[in-house]
Order: sequence, then structure tokens, then C-alpha cells
Amino acid sequence: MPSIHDVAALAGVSIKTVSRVVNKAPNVSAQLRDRVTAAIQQLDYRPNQSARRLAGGRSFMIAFLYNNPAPSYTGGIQGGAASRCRELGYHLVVEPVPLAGDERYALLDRLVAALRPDGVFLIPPLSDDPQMLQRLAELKLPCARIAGSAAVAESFNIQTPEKAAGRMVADHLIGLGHRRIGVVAPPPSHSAARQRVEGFREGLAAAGVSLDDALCVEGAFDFPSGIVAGEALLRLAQPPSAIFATNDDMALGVLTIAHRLGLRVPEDLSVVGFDDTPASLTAWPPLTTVRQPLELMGEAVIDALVNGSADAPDFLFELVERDSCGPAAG
Amino acid sequence: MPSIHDVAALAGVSIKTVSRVVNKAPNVSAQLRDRVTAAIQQLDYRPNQSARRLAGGRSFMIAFLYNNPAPSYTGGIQGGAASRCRELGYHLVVEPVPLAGDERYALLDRLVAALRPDGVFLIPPLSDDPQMLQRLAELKLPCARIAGSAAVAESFNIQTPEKAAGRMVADHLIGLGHRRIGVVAPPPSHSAARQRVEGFREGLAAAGVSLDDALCVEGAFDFPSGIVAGEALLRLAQPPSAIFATNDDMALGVLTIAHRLGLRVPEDLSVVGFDDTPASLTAWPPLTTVRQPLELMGEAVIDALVNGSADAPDFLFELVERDSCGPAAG
DNA sequence: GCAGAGTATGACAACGCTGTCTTCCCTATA
DNA sequence: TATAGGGAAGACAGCGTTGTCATACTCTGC
Repeated sequence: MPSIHDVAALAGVSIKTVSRVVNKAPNVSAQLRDRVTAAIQQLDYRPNQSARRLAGGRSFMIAFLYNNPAPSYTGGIQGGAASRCRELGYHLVVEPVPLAGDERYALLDRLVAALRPDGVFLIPPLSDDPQMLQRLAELKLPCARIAGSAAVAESFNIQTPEKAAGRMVADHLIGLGHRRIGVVAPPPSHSAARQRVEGFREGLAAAGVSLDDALCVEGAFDFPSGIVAGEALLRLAQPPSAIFATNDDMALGVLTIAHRLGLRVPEDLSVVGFDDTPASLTAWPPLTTVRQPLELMGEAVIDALVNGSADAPDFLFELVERDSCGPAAG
Repeated sequence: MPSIHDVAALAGVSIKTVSRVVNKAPNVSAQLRDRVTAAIQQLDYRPNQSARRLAGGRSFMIAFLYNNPAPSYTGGIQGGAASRCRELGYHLVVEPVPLAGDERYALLDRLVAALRPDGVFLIPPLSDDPQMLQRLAELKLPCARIAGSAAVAESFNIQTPEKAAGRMVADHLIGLGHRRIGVVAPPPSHSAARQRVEGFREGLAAAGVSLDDALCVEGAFDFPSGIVAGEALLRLAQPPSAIFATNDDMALGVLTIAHRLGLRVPEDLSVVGFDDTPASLTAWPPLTTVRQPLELMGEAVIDALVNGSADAPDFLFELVERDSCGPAAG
């Protein structure tokens, strides 16, 4: 493995000049820059991260903290983040965070002390954990998170159009003629997802329909709770003709209970999910749902962390129309 | 952030002694060891990884390379690996590997040059990539992989009971009275998964049933190919009464085509998958499948890498009986 | 009572890089 | 022509650890 000294010797310059070239620092003549670049090429030199970290301040590591049980969500974001890291010369260190109490902080302290990552990346629902955020602020760690709610100084918060997405779902169902629509809402801990319900409510209101509280049931963001919530909704004296579940797992639960109750989807009941998980495609019938550009979101967070600015693009949440929605009966 | 010097000063010893205590090196008196330990506690000292890496040889980093499109599989293993890493004071750096050709090696080279990980962790189908393995061997990087086939010196290969699992599925279906059974086989690139078919064939043979080649269709390990393969099987003049798909995505495809063809599952057709992905639970009907202890497998690989020995436990693959299998019709 | 063989401890030089400070030289201005 | 100003390049000292070697002290066994 060649070191900076080898490059310097080959190019006939000091190691400092090589360092300047590598770091794109100013005040290097074009001539020397070329010689150094050639030497780097020839030796296939790559700077050693550990040495860089030790001497400079940066570690070129970003910690990815997650406790989201949905592997496709986590995986999508992680994939985008990891490839962006690669492009920028960074690396992504993953840390599953136990949901339990104080263990989290000890974990964070250990991580920081050992690795000194240049930034920390939080995804929901961790991105809403106020104590975690505060601990991070105390450690003066740049932190970027997706769809966080609590505003915290010194952290980038990549906003997602949750509300607009909820609105989009409402418009779709209204367009199909549905008027009595049920909602399976997220638990309070998922504050970003709760905005989906807000947007949905707005969409209904725009069509002159108000969201009946009796038709709004809270779920736990998982499959079993979708079954329970769906059953509560469908056993109502006046059941809804469509149900919007705020994530796919719960929507799949609604689908299951509909099957069990002998309802036909979409003839008797329309169902919309959220997330476009793999399971939504393979379900029967395939689920109409909302796709988030997970990879892009992961990339945007890394950009924010590395560039130190949160000029995230506007993400496009997309309604994926499949076979679980149809026109309202009658 | 306290350094080793602070600890040494507080304990009244040399930094080297602190280093010895931290690294559990021999030849330190109990008395000094206690004093140093106390000082470490008091200052909340954690060794700096970058400095360790630079001075010693180890980086306490393990690279996790994956190109598996199934997020629940990747995520499960990654989760197990990451928490074991944490217990052992290591960190897991993730690298999604593009499937494309030579880009992979450049990626590997960059990774190694920058990070010098102490080990590399490969999961299928990457664990079967002979060129990747060879490159790794050239770089003298300890490497551990799950369910690899090609034997490569200097790499740990954590074996999984694929064959026994295939046998288990056969026994189950035979026990239900099925005799004409179709198989959706994996592509040649997934050699570990192909053993599932071997075991399955053995199981049938043990019951005096031979696996008809016409009933064995190759899929691409994804949902669409499951639909195609399932259709080929079900449109046969004498269709099978049960189908074993070698992963869940394909099994879900079989389920879908069965629905489309108006077949009832499990009354008209029994279906078995493999992997116990989240989608298999939320499918309609819930899919009988085989669960792998993904987290344990991830942990075992980290253990092998860190301890330098591959005394992996025997993993228990488990048949998860749900509602997609029933007795053979009449 | 003394060589020989540990055992415990520390001094010091790496490891590969970046930050700071210094030196040199070239140009613009009075 | 003298002088300041600034760009280009390098010397050198860390960064926080571990490895190597030196040193002092403690046992053995004869």
C-alpha cells in the first residue's frame, strides 16, 4: 500500500504538496498538480482514513442509526445513503438502536468516542426522539434526520411531503366516488406519518366530506394492528366503502380481515396503503399505495451532512395504482 | 474527550501500561490494573479507533458487502451482525455492491485502501462470486460468508442446512398426501439455494416419489418469475397438487397466478415458500414457508471473523406452517 | 550467593496524514 | 530602485495509539 511519502518521492515534491492536491487545497501550481496527480494514478494511492482522521478532524464516517422494524424502508434509505457516501468518499456505519431506554445513550456515547463520526443519520421513528436529539446536540454532532418533527437547532431535518401525500390519497378515493372512508392512523410516536392523516382530512374537506372520528382508528404500524383496526371499521353498522391505512403493513391487515369477512376487494372495499413495501406488490389483490423515493431521501441526507446545508430537493411521493381500489359501489 | 495520556497521568503510570490494560495484555500487576481501570472509569475513557488502527494493525471495522435485493433477508443478517459487532467493540460498515462487472473490484480496492477493515462479510449471492473471493484472497483480507459453495482457502464459510430444509419441506408435503409436486427452482447463480432442491428431491425419493423434470421450472428468485413459473406448472395437462417455490417472492407469484386462475389455496393447490419474509405472513392466504435464523447467522459470521475460527453453531431452519398448505385432494 | 530466567514497567519511535509556520520568489506600486 | 504583498512550496510538529526495546526487579535452582 503506497503512502503519501511514496507519492511525494515519485513526483519529486513534499508530502504537504501531495496533501494539498489530494484535498483540492489552493496554492498549488498547475504543473505540480499534474505531476502529483500522475504519481497518484501510477501508484494507485488512496489516503488512509485513519491517519486522516487522526491528523485532521474528520473521520469520513457517518453513523446510520435505526430502529425501524420495516426492512424495506430502512434498506431503501440505507442503500441510497451508502452509495452517496461512496461517491463522496465517506463510509456508512450502521447501528441498530434498541428501543429500550437508557441503553441508547450509552450506545451513542460509545459510538462517538470510538468512531467520532462526522455525522449521524436518523430515520423515523428515531428522528422524533427528543432525548436522542438532545444528546446528539450536547455531543456537538452534526445530525440529519428524515421527517423529524421536533425542531432542534444544529440538526438538518429533511422534510418529506407527508401532508401532500395524504391529500393525494384523499383525492384519489374521492375521485373514485367514495364518501364514507375509514382511516387507520399511526401511533402518536410516528409524528411524521400523522401528517398523512392531516393531508387526508384536508383532501376530504375540499370535497365537502368531513372525516368522521368514528371512522378514524389508531393502529400500531404493524400487520396485526391493521387486522384489528380493519375489523373495527368493517363491523360498524355503516362500514366505510374505502379504507386508507397509513402504512402498508396495516393496509395488508385490512386486506386480510376483508378476505376473512368475505368482502371482495375492490368491489366491496377499496384499500390504500403507504410505503410501497415489497409485500404490497405481492399481496392479493396488489395494493394501491404511496411510493416514497427512499434512495433519493437517503442521498439527500448524506448531502446535507457532508455539505453542511439542507437544501434538499422536493421529493416526489407517488401514488402507485394497483388493484385494491375501485369505484364506490352504488 | 480524554486520551490515554490523561488516564496514565491520573493513574500515575505510563501510557503503555494503560494500553496493556485496555488490550488485556499480560504482565500487568493486579494493583496497577485496578488503578488504571478505576482511572478509565472515572474519566470515561474510550480508545480512539483511528489511532489504534494507525498504530496497530486492526481497524475494528468489518465490511458488510451485499447485493441481495431482498431487504428482509439482508436486514435480518445485518441486524444480527451489527449487534454482535457492538458487543465485541467492532463496527459494521455497509457497502451495497453493484451487480455489474468490474466496478465491484474497484469498489473493493477503494474500500480496503481507505478503511482496511479487519474482515469482510459476504452474503448470498455475493458469497458465491468466485472472482470476488479471489480478489479478497489476494488482498489477504479475512473473509466470512454465508452459504457459499466454492471452497476458497482463507475464508470462513458458514454453512446452512439448505439440504435438510428442502428435505423438511418434502416430508411436510408428502405427509399431507401430495404426490405430484412442482418445484420452482433458483437460478444457477444461487448455488446454496439449489441445495434446497436437492434435499427436496431426496425427501420425495424417500417416499418413493421421483421428481418429474417436467415439474421442475427455474425461476429468477423474484415475484414476476414466480408468476411465470407457476403458470407454466398450473397449465400443465396434469398440474401438480402442490408447489414448492425455493423462495418467498416466487411462492407469492405462484399464489398470485393461482388466484388469477381461480384456484383455491390450499384446497386446490398447496404452496410452500422459503425465507419467511414479511410478505409471506401478510399474503392471502398466509404462506407456509421456511424460516432461517438470520440474526444468529449474522452473529456467527462476526464471531468467525473476530475469533478467526469457524465453529459455527448448527442453525435450525424451521418450517412455519401457515394456511397455504392443505391435504391433497381426493 | 549468584547466574539465568522470567515478570513488570516504561521510554521512545513509528503509523500516515494535516495544521501551522517559515521560506522563497515573483509582481505591483511608489 | 526599494518595498510591501501575496502566491507557491516545504519543514516540522503533532494527532492517540501500539510495537519494540531497554530496564529494573523477583524468583528459581544449585
